[in-house]
Amino acid sequence: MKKCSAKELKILGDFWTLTIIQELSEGNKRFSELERVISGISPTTLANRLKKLEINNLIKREKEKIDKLSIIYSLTNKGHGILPVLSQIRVFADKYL
Amino acid sequence: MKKCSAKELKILGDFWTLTIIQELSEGNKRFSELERVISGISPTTLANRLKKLEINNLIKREKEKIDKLSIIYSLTNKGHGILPVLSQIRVFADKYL
DNA sequence: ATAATTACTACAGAATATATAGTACTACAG
DNA sequence: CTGTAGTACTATATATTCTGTAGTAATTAT
Repeated sequence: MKKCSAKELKILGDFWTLTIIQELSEGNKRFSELERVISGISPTTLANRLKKLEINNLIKREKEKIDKLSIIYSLTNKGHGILPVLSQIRVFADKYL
Repeated sequence: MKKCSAKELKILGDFWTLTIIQELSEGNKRFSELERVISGISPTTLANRLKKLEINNLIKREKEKIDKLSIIYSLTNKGHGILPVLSQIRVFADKYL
């Protein structure tokens, strides 16, 4: 098997990051929704992770036009590309955990 | 898609862990070999990760009988189960990075 | 006997993560 | 308007984790 580089592995090397991607795969969400749905995450951590995900172009951050306050987060194409990785983790988990 | 639990995601939520598994998938190795082959890892970190991997039953730690000093690390069946996850990361990386 | 190698561990400082509290803004009720 | 509640965060201090460096104890090689 061809090896994954450090840079490649580092994208996934974070628990919250995977959790956020997983949640957004079920539908776009606002900051507060993510806060509610991801139990145990602090606003600081959530904000930091969202920032990194945006920088890496895995998620998109957009203001809703109707409501001046709401900002919705959604997966980019690249972000969707992570989903097969998550389903392989599932396969692993079902078999061994 | 069925979601991965926190416990499941945490197994992979670490860069060095994935790197070690990747190296061991190419053949069993000793501590010093891993140290050489994984550039940038400190002995402290390597020892800690190996310990965690052993506790989680992803790798096996065995004394070689011929040589009283050498200890070889190898993947368990469960450890091999991670490899499809790594190849999905590769697929992602090839496409988007 | 001496040097090198093995598999680590101890310790301290650096980097990172997190909780708590708070800010600035909007929305809506009375 | 005035007050209460909700939004999307940020500031700060602390807690936790990571990492580098040095060193140990036990082989093995010369």
